[in-house]
Amino acid sequence: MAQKNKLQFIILGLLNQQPLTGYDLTKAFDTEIGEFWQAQHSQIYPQLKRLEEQGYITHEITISGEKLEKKLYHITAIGQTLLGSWISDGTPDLTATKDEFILKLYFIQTNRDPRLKAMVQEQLQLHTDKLTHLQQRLATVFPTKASQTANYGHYLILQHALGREDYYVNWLNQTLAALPKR
Amino acid sequence: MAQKNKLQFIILGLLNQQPLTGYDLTKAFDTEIGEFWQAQHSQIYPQLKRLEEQGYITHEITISGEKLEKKLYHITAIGQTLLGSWISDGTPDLTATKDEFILKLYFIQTNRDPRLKAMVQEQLQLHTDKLTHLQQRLATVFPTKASQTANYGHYLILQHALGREDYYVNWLNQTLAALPKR
DNA sequence: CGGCGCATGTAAGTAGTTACATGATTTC
DNA sequence: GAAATCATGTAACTACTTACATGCGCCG
Repeated sequence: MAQKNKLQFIILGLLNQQPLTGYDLTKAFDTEIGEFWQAQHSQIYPQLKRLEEQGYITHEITISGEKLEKKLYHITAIGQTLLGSWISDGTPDLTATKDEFILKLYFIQTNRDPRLKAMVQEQLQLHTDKLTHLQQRLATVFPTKASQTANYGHYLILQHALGREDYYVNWLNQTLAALPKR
Repeated sequence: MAQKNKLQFIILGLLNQQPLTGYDLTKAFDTEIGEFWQAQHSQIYPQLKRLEEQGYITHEITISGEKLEKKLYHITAIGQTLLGSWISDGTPDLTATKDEFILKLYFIQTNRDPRLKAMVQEQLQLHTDKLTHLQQRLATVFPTKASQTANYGHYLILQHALGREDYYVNWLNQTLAALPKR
């Protein structure tokens, strides 16, 4: 068995909230879910086909305008069962963070390496931008206490991502400050 | 062009420190570098072949015992150039963290979901264990101030991983504490 | 001399990215 | 009527995982 196919569960999870087209799902990966998972439409459409063959989803065709056909996918009862068991099953495998910057750092031998400062500064800029972006998203998507409990999981992970980014920025600042002056 | 092949740079980086066999490299992914990158020998051997064809590394054959041949790989001058330019080049793409637990959380609707508590507790256990492991590794590999500056990049990333794990554990504890009592 | 670790490879399959391809609808 | 966006698919390729396959060396 190769790596567990997580994309199928994401699709089931999204369809469990409301029926969507392949295009809608693709967009979801650009916005909402894009913070922590990516997929292109070329991966989504074949996956939808497979899920339907296996009976986890069905589709109905709706017509937009004159003749543009849209496939609106729905989750089935056994699809909901599969989704439920994935969520309930343990998650014993911790993710390896494949961070290219961290990888490069590993090969830096001394704190006098002339490349270090610029490298850290670049990452500081990038992660500060991301932090700002996440702060704005949290404020936009969950403006009130009530909205937080309404979609609790989504709130949790956004807030988690924000905290993680905050740590990263702080660490970069500390690392930069600790570099030798000349 | 598909995703940038980072494995080749890791191999070059390791060979830049000392000549190694494919087997040695494989082991490095189980220990040292395994905190933040994984690769199996089935991926490493073909990559070594390609790097040699392209002239970035060479190998010499050494005999162990009676007739067991070992290929000891060395980095070449152009291999060092390639490694250097990879490190110097910008790293503008932030890694998406594909964390399966976080993914599952996204689909939890309310903070009264009966599965939440057990899910968070399982992760708390796993991440606490990893934190402990990282603390031990940092203490083992870098026991003195002097040892930290000797292999600065390695020290930085271990210390970064430790801080990240520490944040994760704290966040899980807070999340657990914030769950409704009944 | 048996078992574990050293040592190197290939094969088959899944996951994921980039590119190719087509056409309809809406908006300006 | 042009451009952006909606909408769906396939093809080709790279990355990565799991399994298959083989043989030597060392230690007890």
